[in-house]
Amino acid sequence: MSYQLIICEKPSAAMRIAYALGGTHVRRERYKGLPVFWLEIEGKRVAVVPALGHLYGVEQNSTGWSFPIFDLRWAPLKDRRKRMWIEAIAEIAKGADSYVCACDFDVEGSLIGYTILRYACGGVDIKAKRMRFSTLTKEELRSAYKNALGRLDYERVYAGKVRHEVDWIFGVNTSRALMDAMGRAGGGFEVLSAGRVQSPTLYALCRREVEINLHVPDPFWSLNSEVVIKGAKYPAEYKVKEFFSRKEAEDVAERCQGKRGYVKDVLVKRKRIPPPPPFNLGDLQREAYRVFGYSPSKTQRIAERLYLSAAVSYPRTSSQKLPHSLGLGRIIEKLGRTERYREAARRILEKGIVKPREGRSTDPAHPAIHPTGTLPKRMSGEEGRIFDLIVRRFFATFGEDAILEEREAVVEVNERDSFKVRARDLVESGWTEYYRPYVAWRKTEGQRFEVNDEAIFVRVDVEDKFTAPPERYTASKLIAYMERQGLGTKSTRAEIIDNLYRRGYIEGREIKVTDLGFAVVGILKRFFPELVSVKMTSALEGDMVEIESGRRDQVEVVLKVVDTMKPVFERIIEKYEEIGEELFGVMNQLRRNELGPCPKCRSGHMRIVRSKKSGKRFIGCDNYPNFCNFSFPIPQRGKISRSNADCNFCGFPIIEVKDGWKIWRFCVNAGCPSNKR
DNA sequence: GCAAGGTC
Repeated sequence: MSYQLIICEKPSAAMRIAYALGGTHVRRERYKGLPVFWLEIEGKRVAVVPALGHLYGVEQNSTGWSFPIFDLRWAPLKDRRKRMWIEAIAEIAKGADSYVCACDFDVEGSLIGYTILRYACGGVDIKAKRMRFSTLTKEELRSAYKNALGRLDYERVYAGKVRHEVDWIFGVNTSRALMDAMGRAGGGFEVLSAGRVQSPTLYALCRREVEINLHVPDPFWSLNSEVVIKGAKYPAEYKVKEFFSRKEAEDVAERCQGKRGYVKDVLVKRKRIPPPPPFNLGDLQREAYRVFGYSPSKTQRIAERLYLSAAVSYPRTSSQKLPHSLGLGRIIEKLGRTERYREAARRILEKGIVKPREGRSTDPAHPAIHPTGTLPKRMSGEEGRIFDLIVRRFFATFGEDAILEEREAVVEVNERDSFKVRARDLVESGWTEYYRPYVAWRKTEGQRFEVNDEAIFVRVDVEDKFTAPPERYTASKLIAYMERQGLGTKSTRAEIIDNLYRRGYIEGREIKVTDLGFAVVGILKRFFPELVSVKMTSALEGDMVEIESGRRDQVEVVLKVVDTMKPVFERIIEKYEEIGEELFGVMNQLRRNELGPCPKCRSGHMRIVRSKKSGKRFIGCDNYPNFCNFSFPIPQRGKISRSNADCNFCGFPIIEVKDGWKIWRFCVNAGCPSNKR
C-alpha cells in the first residue's frame, strides 16, 4: 500500500507535526539514522520525515579556485549525516504517491522543502502540496494540512534560490579576488573575505573608528557633589553641568563646600513599568552580555546546548510571544518542583490567570525562548547561568507592573547656587521580584526628602574632564545595529561577528578595526562601493519581494547581478597589482611581530619584503638599510610563519612555509650547516 | 580556503 510523504525542516518540527496529525497512533522508526514517523490520516498511510535545515546548497559548476565564477549548481551539502539523510529520504520517497512540504513557512523553509523534493525525490516537487502555518500548534497544523496549497509556493522558493546564488556570486568571488591579489603580490596565503552582510558591518565599524580618530577632546570642568538629607547621602547635580573655565567651577565649590542648604521644591513622578517581554535570541544575547558579559556567540552556543538537552525551547527565534497553547501553567508548575523556583511559581499560579506580557516581534515558526519545565540533570556553570536568566525572565513576564517613584528635589545653598537631587524608589516591586538578581531596583526603607529639609553639602569637588569621543561598538551593540539595519538573521549575526575577529579585521571587546580591516573595506569601497553599503541587503530584499509576488523572474535577477559584477571584476583585475600590494603591505605589518626579532642586529624585526628589481619576495630586517642588512631567500609561494623551535646547529629562528598541504621548515641563517646540501 | 542561510 502506498503512502504520502511529508517533509519537515528539522527533527523537532517533524515530531510535532507527526503527533499533531496522527494523534496517538504514531510509529517511530529510524532508517539510516533518519527518524521516520508513520501514521494514518483518515485511513491513508503517511510518512513524516525531517530535514536538517538545508540539505542542498549552491556550489560552482567547475573545479578549482579561479575567479570570477558565475556558473553555479545546486548539490548536496558536504556533510556525512546530511548525505545519509538524503539517501534515506530518496528511498522512502520511491514508495510514496503524494508529497507535502511542511517546512517552516518562510523563504528558506520553502527552499529546503523544494530542493529535497526536486533533487532527492526525483522531481516530485511539481506535484507536491504546501502546508502553511505560523506556529507548531496542533490545531494550526491540522488546519494547515487540511487546507494545504495544491502546489509548492514556487515564488518563495525562487526568491530563496536567488538569495543563495547572489550571496555566493558576490561573496565568494570578491573573497577570492582579495586572496588572489595578495598571493600574487607575494603576500602568501591568508583567508580574506567579503560579503553582503559582513562587509557593511565592517564598514559601520570603520566609520565609527574614523569618528573616534577625528574627535578632538575639549577640556571642561564639572562638579562632583554629594549632599546629606535626613541622614541619607545623595549625589547632587549643580545647575550648570559644564564649566568652560576651572575658575568658575572653583568659585562655586568654594561657595558650597560644607555648607547647609535646604530643599526648596520636590517633584514626585510615579512611573508604571510593565514586565519585560520574553526573550527572543537578540534580547537574550544583549541581556546575557549586560549581566554576565557573555559575547553573543557564546550565549547562542549555550542556549543551543540547553535546547538540545530539552531544558529550553528553540533559541533561534525572533518571537516575543508566549501562546497559551504552550501549556504555560504546566511549565510553571514543573519548575516550581525545585527548591529554587518554588516560591516564584507558587505566587504566579496563585493569581489564577496565567497570562504573560508579550512583545511585538513574531516569528514564522517558533514562540519566544522559554523553559520547557524539564530540568537537565547536569549543567555547566555557564549553562546554569543562562538557564536561570531564561527562567526568571519567563517568570517576570507573568508579574504585575512595577511602580517606580522618581523624586527630584531642588536644593538651594544660597541665592546663586542650586543643585538637583534625584532619588528613585520602587514603590510596587511587581515583576522585579521574579527577575532578581538581574534587575537592581529595590524598595528603599526609611524617610524621603521633603520641602524645607536641611541639606548638607559634604562634598563639592571640581573635576577636570574632556569631551568624549563616540563609544566603540561591543559585539552586543553591534548585534543591535545589525538588527536595526536588517543585516543578517537572528541565527547568523553572532557568527558573522566572530568571523570578522577570525579574519583579523577587528579586535578587542570594545571593537577596534585593524589595519587589515581598513584595507579590505577601502579596497571594496573603491571597486565595489555597493558591497559595503547596507543598501545591498535592502536591494536584494526588494528583488526577493518582487519575485515572491510574481512580478519578476528569478533568472533575470541573477543575470542582472552577473552583469553588474562582470565589470567590477574587470576593474579589479586591471588593478590587481595595486590591490595586492596594499594588502601585502598591511599583512606584513601584522606579521611583523609574528616572524620575530632579527637574529643579526637583534633590535629590528624580520619581515617579508619584495625586491624592486626582481619582484621576488625574501625575508629582510626592518632596520635595513640603516643599521642592518640581514636577508634570507624564501619560496615565492605559501604562507610564511615563525615556528616555535630554534635551529639545533646555530640557534637561529626556524621559519615555516605552508603551501596547501605541504609544510617545510628551514633555519634563517644562510651560513648554517643545516642549509648546506 | 571564500558567502549567508538553515540545522545538529
